[in-house]
Amino acid sequence: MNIKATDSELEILNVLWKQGNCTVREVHEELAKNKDAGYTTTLKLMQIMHDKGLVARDATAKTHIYKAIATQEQAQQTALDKIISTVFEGSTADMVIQALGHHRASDDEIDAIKKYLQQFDQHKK
Amino acid sequence: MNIKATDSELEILNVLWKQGNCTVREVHEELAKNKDAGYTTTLKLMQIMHDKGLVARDATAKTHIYKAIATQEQAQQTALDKIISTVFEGSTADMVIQALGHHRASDDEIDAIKKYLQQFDQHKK
DNA sequence: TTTGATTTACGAAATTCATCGTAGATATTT
DNA sequence: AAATATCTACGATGAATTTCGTAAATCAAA
Repeated sequence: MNIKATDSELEILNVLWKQGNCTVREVHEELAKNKDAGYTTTLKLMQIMHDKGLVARDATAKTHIYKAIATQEQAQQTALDKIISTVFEGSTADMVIQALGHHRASDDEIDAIKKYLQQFDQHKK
Repeated sequence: MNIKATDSELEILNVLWKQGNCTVREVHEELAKNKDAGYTTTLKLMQIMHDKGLVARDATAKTHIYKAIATQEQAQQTALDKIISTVFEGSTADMVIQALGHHRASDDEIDAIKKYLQQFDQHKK
């Protein structure tokens, strides 16, 4: 039950994660803010996503209501798994260090990460 | 001068990064360990990569010698940029925490990351 | 030098993805 | 009820990707 969404499908999933249940039109309006595509394009993509099992829909009413099946966290995990294995030779640590080195995180973010790392200390012997 | 390699192209780049200069046959032999594809498939991919500017080649001899143009680090950066913006809403910190939470890093790796983070302290005021 | 092996170049087929037009069904408005 | 708007379904197209077969060139071996 893996998540293999294309880039366009991910854009749609992002809307669904943020807004919860949505009609095609709602998703389309949201996408239209940053993108220029026809309504039927969005519709078709969402129908394909339904076929693939990426979204669920309530089709009782004329206007169908869609929602994402996978959580954003699951998709994040899938994306991380992929790049760690394809460009980081399987090393999470390399990836993290590379990320912190080039995407300058704010002090607050760095503190958050440090705090997060401290929790591992307690499991050390 | 961005790196937009497909998954298959990335497999080839990985061989070139690891082994340096390579003939098509060398790359193909390496790929054949984990994959099952014809020699001409690898050749065609590498020719396309040359057209795209992903690899350089020395064609003076009959057997051409290929090398990656972008470094592995650049490709890592590109991959990170992409998933941070598409599935992590632009937050590097979220990505790092997600990665550390699910891909259990070893104690050594965690220490390496902590040490890496300490360097930021010195720039704090 | 003839044969056989290796390599490149080229083209074609199969697949996936993104895009959109049109038709038909359903709802809304006048 | 008739006209208008909205929505789904479906098919078609073009681009990109992956795959491989075949032909031609080059090299090595007999």
